[in-house]
Parts: sequence; structure tokens; C-alpha cells
Amino acid sequence: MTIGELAAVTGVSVRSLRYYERQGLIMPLRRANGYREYSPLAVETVESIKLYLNLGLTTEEIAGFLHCVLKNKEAFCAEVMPLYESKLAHIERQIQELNQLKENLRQRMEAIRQEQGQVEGQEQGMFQGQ
Amino acid sequence: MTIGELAAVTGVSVRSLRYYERQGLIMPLRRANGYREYSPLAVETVESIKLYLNLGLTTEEIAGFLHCVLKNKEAFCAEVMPLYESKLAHIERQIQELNQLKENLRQRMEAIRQEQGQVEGQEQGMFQGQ
DNA sequence: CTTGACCCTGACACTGGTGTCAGGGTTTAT
DNA sequence: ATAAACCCTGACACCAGTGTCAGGGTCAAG
Repeated sequence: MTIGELAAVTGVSVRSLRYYERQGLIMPLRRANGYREYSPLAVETVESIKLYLNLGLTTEEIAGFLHCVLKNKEAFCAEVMPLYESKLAHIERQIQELNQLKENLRQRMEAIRQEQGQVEGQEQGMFQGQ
Repeated sequence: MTIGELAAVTGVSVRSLRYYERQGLIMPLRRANGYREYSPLAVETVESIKLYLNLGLTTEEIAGFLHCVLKNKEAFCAEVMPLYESKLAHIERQIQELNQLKENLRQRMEAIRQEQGQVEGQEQGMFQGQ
């Protein structure tokens, strides 16, 4: 199948398919005219790539084990578990940071609301004096 | 004070101070030789910029209200509250997405552990409370 | 007067996946 | 034969802030 067909089937843009190739994730054959020729198995490969990208892995990370997981079950690919672990740790760090940010924001918003409440009634035109 | 001195005092790199200037956040005077001349108040300005950057605002967003908050209390600056609100909503969305990612990852890790347990026969639940 | 520390501007790199355009070849149907 | 729809490569843009280098000016102390 051509790149356009694969794109249509998988919902991944032609642009992205070429990018995946450059990242070593998928290596189609070439026709005599230079067109990429994808095997039907490429559909499964692209679906896997989508899945791992959605898990927050980068194409570079995926390249490290995609070859293996396409042939075996994930559990047989030793590269996967440590990657998942570090990714999970990273995500948990991000969540923690975001929660802190959220708390900061909320406190500041609360403070503003308090101050606005204090001047309510005497100062109506507070949106004019800037 | 010179840009190097301001950098030393605030802990912000010279490079970043020039960037803030280009973004319209701080406008030092110039000496006859072209050197930037910062007023002592610039220290406070830079500290405010740091604070808002840490809240997850962009320099462009900060530029929209910094002028006001340096002169008044935050509550007096109408631009701040909607910005905080949308930023908070954005953060909450991010947290939700990360939590979903985390759950996916955990499930996949659990599945791998199960399969590995089947093969190795002995593996006990060594990770309590996860 | 020279050296070293400091300042100036402009520009490229990086992150990571995707959009998009330019400029050109191929195929298919009319 | 021509147009439409595809394909090819290469390159710039985006986000946002920072590092870093090049190439050059300024200043103060020895």
C-alpha cells in the first residue's frame, strides 16, 4: 500500500508517517519510482506506535523496543519495563508540580477575592482606573 | 546597576534579563556607552517576573499586567483574575490527562508483571501498597 | 598599554511532533 | 494530452525560555 493509503487507514498523517520512518520506527520498501510500499503489517506497526506515543513515550524511546514488541508480547521485551517505570516516575513528578502550581494559583485567587470583597460597595468603578 | 549586577542579585541570567526586555517586561535606561542601567526597583520587577513565571504564566501574558501589579495590588488589576482562571483550568486539564496516562501505564505494568509471574512461577508480590 | 572582566547585538541550538509550502516527478482518467 | 490526485525531498515554523558562540566595544587595574 502507498503512504496515502496507510495514512487513511490509520488516521496518521502522511507527514507523521515519514517522520516515523526517519526516526527508524518503520521502514517501508520502495517501488521502482521511489514511492514507499508498505506491507499490510505496517498498519499494526503504526497502531502500536500510536499507542506508545499516547503513553507519553517519544519516538526515540519507542524505537528502542518496537522491533521486539511487534514479534513478542511486551513482557518479553526487557527494555519496556524500566522505560515504563521511569516514565511513571516522571509523570508523578509532573502531577506533583502541577498540583503545587494549582495550589499557589488558588491561594492567590482567593487573596484577590478577599481584597475585592473589602472594597466592594465604596469602589464601584474599579475597572477604570488602570 | 548593570545587567551583570542585576543578574547576580536576582539569580536570573544575563541572557534571560535581555530576553525579558525584548518581551517588554523591563525597560532599563542606557548609559552613554550603550550599557543598560537598571534602577534599584528593577530587582523587585525581576522578582515579580520570576514569581509569575513560576505560576506558569508566559512572558507575553505577564507583559499584559506587570505594569499594573508593580504599581497596585494584584486585586486592582482586572487582567489578572481571568488569566489565573484560565491557567487554573488548563492545569486541571493537564493533571487529569496525566492521571489517565498514569493509570494506563500502571495497568500495562501490572499486566507485564502478571505474565512474568506466570513464567517464573515464584515471583511474590514484592511491591506492597502500589 | 595591555590584560581581563564586563558589556553590546545577532544568531543558531534545543525539545518533539506536526503543519505547510516549494519545487518537482508519476500515475490515472478523461 | 492535459488535469487531478498522488508521490518525492527539503526546509521553515511553532512553543518558550535559555545556553552559547561569534565578533566587537568599554572600562579599570596593573
